[in-house]
Amino acid sequence: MSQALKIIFSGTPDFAAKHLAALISSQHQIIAVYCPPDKPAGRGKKFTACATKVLALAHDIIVEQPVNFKDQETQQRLKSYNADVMVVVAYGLLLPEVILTTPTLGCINVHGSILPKWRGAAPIQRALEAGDSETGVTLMQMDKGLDTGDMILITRCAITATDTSASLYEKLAVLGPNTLLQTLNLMSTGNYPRIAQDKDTATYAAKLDKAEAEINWQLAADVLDRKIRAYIPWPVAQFTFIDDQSTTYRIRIWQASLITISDNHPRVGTIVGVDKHGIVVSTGAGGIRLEILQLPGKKALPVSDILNGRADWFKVGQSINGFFDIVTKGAQ
RNA sequence: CGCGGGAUGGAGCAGUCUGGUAGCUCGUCGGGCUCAUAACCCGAAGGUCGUCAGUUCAAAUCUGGCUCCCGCAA
Repeated sequence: MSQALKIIFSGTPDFAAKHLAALISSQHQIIAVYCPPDKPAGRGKKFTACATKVLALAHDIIVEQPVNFKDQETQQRLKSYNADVMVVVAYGLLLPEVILTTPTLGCINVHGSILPKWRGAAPIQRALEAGDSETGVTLMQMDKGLDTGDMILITRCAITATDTSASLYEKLAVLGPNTLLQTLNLMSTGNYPRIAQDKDTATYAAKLDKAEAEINWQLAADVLDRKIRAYIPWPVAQFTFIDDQSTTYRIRIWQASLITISDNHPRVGTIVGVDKHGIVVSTGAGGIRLEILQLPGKKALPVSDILNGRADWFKVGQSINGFFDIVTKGAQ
């Protein structure tokens, strides 16, 4: 059996908390948890503790919430814990080089991709959006670059045709902690692999932007399908609909699927089929069936429910963008 | 007190501005048509209009408080 390590854990959201939970129930010792300062969050702007902090407090673990690691006092305090290793999972704060070398074994990071592919902020989403057949978690020794450190362990995970970023997060939230524990066990023996990343094959996963969520029906259906799945649970693919009163609605797409349609539709973004299963829209190549949609102020609903109240909005031959588009068409 | 949207029979909506006890689509139940049907036709049940209080002869509708939900922002 491997030795118990003294660990400092740092992370923020639920994904990080899953890893912390795994460490807590392991033989290792968590001596402190670092997470960002509480911020006003949610409706009403109440100060809210992050998932990691909540879990740490529930287990009577010391919580540190420095604004950053720039001042010496913070650095000194971290050093005073005399940790063997610092585990970083979705922390959200940059660590100065001096911190990276403070623990005896340095800092290790759990990253949601098979490095060196998809370094950066949104690896899971970008892999899905790009049509990768697999994703995974890479455990790496952190260095001063962005996700450029030497790799210790990689666990792979297939991406299915129905995966969303949310479902992949769930899968990786299981693989990640397992791989983390394996890595720590290896590290505790003092002998563990450190594989340099191949710089030439590295790609970057840019942070998701809200503007990306707007659907462009000119794109091919399979591309749209991947975007839709990649943008769940955020920012969620959406399109603008204008009703007969010229009121505009942002409609979000929570579920869609590819569907074969005949090729003679002159205009992309035209509704070519409507039934209880969904609304079929023509795209730049192929058709896509919208199955679960969300109107502003409402919950996400199956199309069958939406049609009960808005059947006139979605009829075969109309534009998915609403009546405004029909008017334009007629004027041309 | 961060900003905005919402709450109406089991589901999704209309009605609220211009107060006068509620309508549509779907579902459910019964009947009919059909070789048959998730299709069609006929009929029925089902709502103290989120909650509390106020204004009024009269409140789903106007006023104020509260609860919960959705989005923005973080």
